[in-house]
Amino acid sequence: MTAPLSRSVEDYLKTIYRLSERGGAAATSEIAQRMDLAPASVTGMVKKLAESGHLEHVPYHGVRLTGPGRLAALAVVRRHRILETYLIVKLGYDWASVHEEAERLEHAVSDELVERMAEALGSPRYDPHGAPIPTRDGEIEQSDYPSLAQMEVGARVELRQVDDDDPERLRFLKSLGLVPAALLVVTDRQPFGGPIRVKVGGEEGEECVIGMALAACILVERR
Amino acid sequence: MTAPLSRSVEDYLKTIYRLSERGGAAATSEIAQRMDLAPASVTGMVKKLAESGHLEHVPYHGVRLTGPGRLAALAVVRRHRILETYLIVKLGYDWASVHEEAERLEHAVSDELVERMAEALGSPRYDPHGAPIPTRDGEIEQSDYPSLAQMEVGARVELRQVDDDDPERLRFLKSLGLVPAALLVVTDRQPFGGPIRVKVGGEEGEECVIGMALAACILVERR
DNA sequence: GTTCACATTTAGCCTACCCTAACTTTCGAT
DNA sequence: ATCGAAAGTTAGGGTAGGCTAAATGTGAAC
Ligand SMILES: [Mn+2]
Ligand SMILES: [Mn+2]
Ligand SMILES: [Mn+2]
Ligand SMILES: [Mn+2]
Repeated sequence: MTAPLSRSVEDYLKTIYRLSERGGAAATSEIAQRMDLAPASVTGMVKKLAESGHLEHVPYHGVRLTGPGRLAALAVVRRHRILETYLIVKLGYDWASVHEEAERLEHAVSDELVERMAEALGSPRYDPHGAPIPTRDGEIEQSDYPSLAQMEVGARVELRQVDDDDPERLRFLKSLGLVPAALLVVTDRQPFGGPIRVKVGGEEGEECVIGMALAACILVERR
Repeated sequence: MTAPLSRSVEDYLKTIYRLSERGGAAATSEIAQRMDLAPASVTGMVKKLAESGHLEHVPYHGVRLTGPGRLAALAVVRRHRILETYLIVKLGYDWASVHEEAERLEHAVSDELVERMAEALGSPRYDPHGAPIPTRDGEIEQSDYPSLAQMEVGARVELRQVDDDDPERLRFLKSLGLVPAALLVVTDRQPFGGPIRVKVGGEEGEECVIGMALAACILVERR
C-alpha cells in the first residue's frame, strides 16, 4: 500500500534528522550544503515532504520532522549503522571506507536483512565509529558528549565517537589511534583556535597534535 | 568517468542476456513481458542502449547484446548469484524469498563487497538454485541441461538447476525435495502434456506428481 | 500477390528530481 | 526606522524512465 520511500527522500530525512539533533529547525541552506544540492532543489523536496506529512515547513524559517518523519529517518540511520558494523566485523571492511558503501546499501536492504545482520552481530548498540544504533522501534540513546575541542589542558577523557563521513579524516584518526574507547590526556592547547596536543593511550601514550576542526569531530567523556 | 549504470539499465541488460541465452535476438515484447513494462517503454530504452553501445537493435527484429553489453549483464548476474548464496549460507535466508532481496541489492553493492562475499563463501561456482556464477571477468559455464519435462519414463537423473524467480514455486519444489543434487527417477508420464511422476531420492524415494509447466523449470542431468 | 493479425515504433504525456536565474523575505547593522 | 546581504522561494527548464493511443511494419495464411 504505502510505496517505499525513494533513496532521495530517505537521504533528505536522514540529513534533516541529523541537523535537528542539535535542536531547533533545519535550514534549507544547511540541508543543501550537507547533501551537495542547490537550495532551490531542497525547497522543492521540502514542500513534498511537508505534503506527505514527514515534516513541517514554515517558509523562510526551516523545517522540523514530524513523528512519522522522525521514525522514517531513524529507520534509515539504523540500517546505515548496522550495515557499517556488519561490513567491518563480518567482511573485513575498512573502518574508513565503509561509510560510502553503507550510504548506498541503506536504501536497498530490507528490514528482514537488517535484522538478520543485527542478530548475527549480537544486537550491537554502537556502530564502529561510536554512534548509537536506534532500536527497531525508533529509540536512540541521547548521548550529549562534549567534543575534544572543548577540553582544557590536563583533562583525562575516553574517546566516544568520531564523525564518519570523511574517509580521509577517518584514516588519519586511525593512524593516530584515535578510535572509540581510546584514553586521551590533553597536554597542551594553543589559544585562538590553535591546535590541541594530546597523549593517546593514557599518561604513557604517544603524543600528537590535532587541529581545532578535527578536535571538534571527536566526542569524548571525562574520566 | 563512466557513470554507473542505473538500476533500470542493469535490469534491462540482465533480462536481455537471459533471453538471448537460448540463442537469437530478444524481442521487444519478450523483454516487456519479463520486466512487466509496456512494449513502448522497451523500445525507448532499447534505443538508448543501442546508442550507448550495449546492444544492437534492428528495428522490428529485436536486439542482441554487444561485447560490452554482455559483460555488463554478466556482472549483474554475478552480483545477483553471489548475493543469493551469501544471504542463504551466512544469514540463514530462505531459499524461496532470497531472489527478491538480491534483485534489489544487485544494483547497490560495490564490486569490492561482492568479492568479499565471494571470498567468505570460498568462491562458489553455483548459486543455491544451481545456476552457474560468472567469474569476475565475465566467463560463465555453458551448461545445456535438458529439462525434466523432456525425460522419458525410466530415466534416472540428478537435479541440476531450478528457476528462481517465483518464491511460491520454489517453496513448493523444496517441500517435495526437488533441490539441486536430488536424484530422481521418472516412473510415469501422461501423454498430451500431462503430468510426470517421479521418485525423489532414488529408487526408494517418495513419489510425486509434477505438472508439465513445473517440470519445464527443472533442469536435470542423466545418471 | 493480398490481406490482416500481431508486433513494434512513434507521438505525446507524466512524475520524480535535479539545475540556474530571478525574485522575495528576513534580520542584523546602522 | 531603514537598508542591504544572506537566505529562501519561484519560475522555467532538463534528464531519466515510465505510460497510453495511434500509426506502421512484418510475415504467415490464404
Ligand atoms: Mn544514503
Ligand atoms: Mn558510522
Ligand atoms: Mn534487479
Ligand atoms: Mn538464483
